Amino acid sequence: MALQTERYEDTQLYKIRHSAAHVMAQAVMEMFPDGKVTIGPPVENGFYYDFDLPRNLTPEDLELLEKRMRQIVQGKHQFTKRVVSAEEARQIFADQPYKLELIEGLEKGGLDEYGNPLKEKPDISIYQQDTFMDLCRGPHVESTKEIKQDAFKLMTIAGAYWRGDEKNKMLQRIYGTAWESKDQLKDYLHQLEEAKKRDHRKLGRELEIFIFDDEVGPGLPLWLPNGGVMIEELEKLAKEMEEAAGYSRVRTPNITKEDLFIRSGHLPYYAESMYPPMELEGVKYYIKPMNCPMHHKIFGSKGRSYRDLPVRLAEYGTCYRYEKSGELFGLMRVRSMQMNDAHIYCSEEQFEQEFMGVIDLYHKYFEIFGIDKYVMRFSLHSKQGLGKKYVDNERLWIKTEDMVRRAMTNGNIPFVEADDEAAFYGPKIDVQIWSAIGKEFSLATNQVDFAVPERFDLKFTNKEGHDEIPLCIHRAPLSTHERMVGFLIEHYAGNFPVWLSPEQVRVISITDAQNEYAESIAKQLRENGIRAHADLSSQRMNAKIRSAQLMKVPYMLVVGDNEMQSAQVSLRVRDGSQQNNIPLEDFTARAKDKIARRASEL
RNA sequence: GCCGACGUAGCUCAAUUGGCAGAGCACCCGCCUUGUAAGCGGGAGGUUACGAGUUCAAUUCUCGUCGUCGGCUCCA
Repeated sequence: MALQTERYEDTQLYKIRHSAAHVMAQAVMEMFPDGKVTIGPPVENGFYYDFDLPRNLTPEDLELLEKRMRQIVQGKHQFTKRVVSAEEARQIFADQPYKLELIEGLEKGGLDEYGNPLKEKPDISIYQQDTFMDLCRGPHVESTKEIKQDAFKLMTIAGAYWRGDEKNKMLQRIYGTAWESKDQLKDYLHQLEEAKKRDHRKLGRELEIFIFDDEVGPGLPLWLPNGGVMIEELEKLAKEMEEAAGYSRVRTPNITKEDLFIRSGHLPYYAESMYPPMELEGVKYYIKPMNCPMHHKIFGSKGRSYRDLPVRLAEYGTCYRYEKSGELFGLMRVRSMQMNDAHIYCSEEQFEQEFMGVIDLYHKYFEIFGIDKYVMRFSLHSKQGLGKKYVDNERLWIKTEDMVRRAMTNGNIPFVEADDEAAFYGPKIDVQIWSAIGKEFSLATNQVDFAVPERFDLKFTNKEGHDEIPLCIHRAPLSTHERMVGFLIEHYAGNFPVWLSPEQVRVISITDAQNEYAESIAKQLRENGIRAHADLSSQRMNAKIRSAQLMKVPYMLVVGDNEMQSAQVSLRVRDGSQQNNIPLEDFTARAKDKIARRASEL
């Protein structure tokens, strides 16, 4: 059965949200007759509208605006469309400078309301409901009555730059959400509440995985023992997989002389994101924001033959990037990070196989973690960025982009193309994921570098005995520890599979009389490589179970007189299921099996 | 970095118009010895983020700094 999925732009919901934005603009303009309107499109889950207003909006304003919007929609006003000439549009919006700018863009036939180029010159249309008229291409609902007065809500006030450019004036943006019915709105608000519960910043503290400390500094996480365990497990996994895939492990220092980043070409592109240099005896040293240049040095440290290729150098490298303060976000965007980094040096003929080998590695990891909600984004250069954001060699850009596109197509891997998102040295495939609260991040990355090897004078001797410059693939399938753990906390909502759980077993004695027995069980488990400890506190058993449940420990072993007499244990699994009076060896075998297989089931 | 909101005990939150800072959980000490998500009692814990200012008096009002959150911009 082939269900045709309707484009969002064609749905009733889209029209409702777009129309709700206009109704909101009407309410805002009634409150601020001198205010300036800009644009107000539907977005995922709702809509926004940007205004330039004489004063800042307050939460109280939002309430008033929402109330007024309910009155307006109940007025059952028709939305009427009219196509006008540019001249007429200019007269209508004579006191609306942002609209005049938009009209000019439309008239010149270049730009849509977001400043993006349009293929053909559009009609200039205006929509009106009640007293409010807006420059708009639509579409809208027929009447405001289609916007149910109990199915929308104004959510938040935010700042946003005019046309998304930080050099422009900052406007005030109001976000709202709108649905077809009250129940849909209720469901959505409920979903938001649920999402907050799995926010890694909240769970990270509750499960004692990481903290931030004001005196240490923003974006510099301190990993608590539980986080330390998770990191160790991830590194173990990476090392196993990379060893099997033919990688060699290297280690490189955290600081280097400025010269290295001048040679790599990073400084002109990257200086703003780097911690400032330290200068000693007239030499500048930088903390490394990436490992690549050092791996290049290792590749270049001896003569290489085509027989040695591909050379795959891996390192969980610690890097520091000075992200701007407003960009920090829990573990997902930090200033210190440990990257699942590796660089693959290969010939052009080997490229496709190596590139797809990395994609294959992604898939293996995703299977282990059960990750299925992601998009592979193929990031391309842009012509206008050549020589600025991107290495100025259009021929090689197009060539390597074709190589990647061909590899992905041959491998049957679905992807979306994104212009103007590449690294400065080449195109890349990023794996895009979403945090619990809906922010988008690149988790893993797989990048082609056709530029930097040459700058480092990297070469190998080919079959004909001539020097050839290798291609370099930069890849980080497990992202950074920071982003990966942040993601996994949300992905599992803290309910980690056994192998990844900081504490795998908690042994719970029912009374003090079993404390010694409980401790001996925990010890035996630890001797079997299972992370276990006994809760010998004076709490009641129920309370001990509760605290183990709250810490999301996968296995609880309850031991009372019964179990002690028969030398057995009673198992309570995190999901609430129980198996009473089983031999310890049976449980140990089960746990060891799940851990060894990195099983997702408990 | 920009716009806005916020910052009270380890955590989650209180504190009427400026008038001696409070609770639950966690922690410590007792008692209880218990069968699958919180037993009872007691104790300790705060220069109200930091620094100035206004005031007889500031958690409360003003300014600055730092940090967090929601966005924008930017990104692994």
